[in-house]
Amino acid sequence: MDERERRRIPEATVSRLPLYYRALLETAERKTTTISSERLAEMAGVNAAKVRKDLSYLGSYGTRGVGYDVEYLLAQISQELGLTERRPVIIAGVGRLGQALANYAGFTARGFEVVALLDADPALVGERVGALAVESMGDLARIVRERAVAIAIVAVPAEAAQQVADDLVAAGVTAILNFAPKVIQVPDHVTLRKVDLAIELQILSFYEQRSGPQVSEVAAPVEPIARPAAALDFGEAAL
Amino acid sequence: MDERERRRIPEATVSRLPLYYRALLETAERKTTTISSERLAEMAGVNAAKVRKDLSYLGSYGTRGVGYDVEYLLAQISQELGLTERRPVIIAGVGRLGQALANYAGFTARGFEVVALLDADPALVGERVGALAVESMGDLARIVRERAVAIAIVAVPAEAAQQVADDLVAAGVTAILNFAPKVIQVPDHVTLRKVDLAIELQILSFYEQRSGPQVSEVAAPVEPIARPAAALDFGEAAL
DNA sequence: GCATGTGAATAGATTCACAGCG
DNA sequence: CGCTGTGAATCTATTCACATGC
Repeated sequence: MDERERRRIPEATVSRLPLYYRALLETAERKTTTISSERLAEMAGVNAAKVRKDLSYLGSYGTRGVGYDVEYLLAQISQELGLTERRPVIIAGVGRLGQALANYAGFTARGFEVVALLDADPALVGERVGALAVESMGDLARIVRERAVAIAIVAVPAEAAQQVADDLVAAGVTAILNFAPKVIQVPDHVTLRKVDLAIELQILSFYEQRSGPQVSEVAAPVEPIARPAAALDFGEAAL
Repeated sequence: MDERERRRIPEATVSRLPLYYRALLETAERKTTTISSERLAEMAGVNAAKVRKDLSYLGSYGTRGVGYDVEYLLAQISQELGLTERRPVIIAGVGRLGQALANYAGFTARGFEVVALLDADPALVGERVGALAVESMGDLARIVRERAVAIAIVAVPAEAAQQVADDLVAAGVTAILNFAPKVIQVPDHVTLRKVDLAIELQILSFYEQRSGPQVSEVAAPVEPIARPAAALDFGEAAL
């Protein structure tokens, strides 16, 4: 395979690379030098064919009859994920979620470094959260520039999310991870991903309900009940 | 379409229903009674054809030339998602993330109610977090039974995740949302979803890196650098 | 012999484009 | 006439199954 023409990794594969990465880190810790697609699949919670296909997109660095070299594969994947050096990240919004994220050990362990916490609330500015002091949103542009930040986490209330995203983009951020329960728009050159905690629960709820209450009180065949008082409330308040 | 044979909603559709739900709640608040697929698509951040196809799986309750009745659609979707009544949820692991989740207003606003916080650490048991006191893991089975819990959130460290999941399943939980950065195994009758915060950042990092550093210091064509000291560390510690 | 790598087959999701109906 | 509903076309992802090469 041509060294320069192994680009264009399918989205589904990209979203699994971090899983392999994590599994490989674990494996490396145990001083195991080689791993089969089967074992890797088991650790990552997928199937072996998928692992092989996925890894083949990176350029196929396995050895037939043997498996993959753990260290080498780790290096390849870090390379792809842009984790060969520590990446500075800022967090906008220092509510409860923002604080939890600020202290989340997993980011650091995976090569990300939270280099600033920002909040619009003047009362919060100056407060310490972990090792960092909260800074003002007004200093955003300077901070992004000086600390070479490309990635930002948005953990502000839904109402503020779009404005904050606009500000981040204007400041030069090119990737946003949005935790606010709100769809936000960004220009094409900016990468956006979202995590909505309530949505995850709702999806779970769907499948849970399907599998039928285990205790089986299978009430009357679920009719489209006469419009349950639908809206619960919308104020999103505390992130 | 047959009232009984409109089952089997595609996974991709299920994962978008909560998006529509949110958009519809917003719309309902504005006292708007009707909405087009186009408008709904815009609010949910998808395209109109997708909205129509998705909604058609629920049984097609729109009116041609007009659009969808907001209240009615809301009722249909809550129905599907099992949100017609408040669903009790427990959180296992009261570290920083657990606490943030415990206080997350979005859950309540979407029909979930956190009815217990559990931790294995005796020092934490009895501590108040928001409106709840932390309870002991030892009381898990009783709590699940008495409070009719089907859904649990796992926010414990990676090392403890599998054990906690096993305990939850044994206690009768049938749906788990896992925040621990670890693949966990559950029996078939249990629904599992995962949210891995570091993984989301890694995926973002991949695409960010792709789009090329905006400031373009396009260094030497990225060679598979001589194996960067791959493993950073694995201890996952503080969730 | 054994586990990778990959074409070919299948399944699933998205998009198109227009018929159908209020 | 406008907007839904949906087959058909397309694109993407997964899985199969086996030739390939260490």
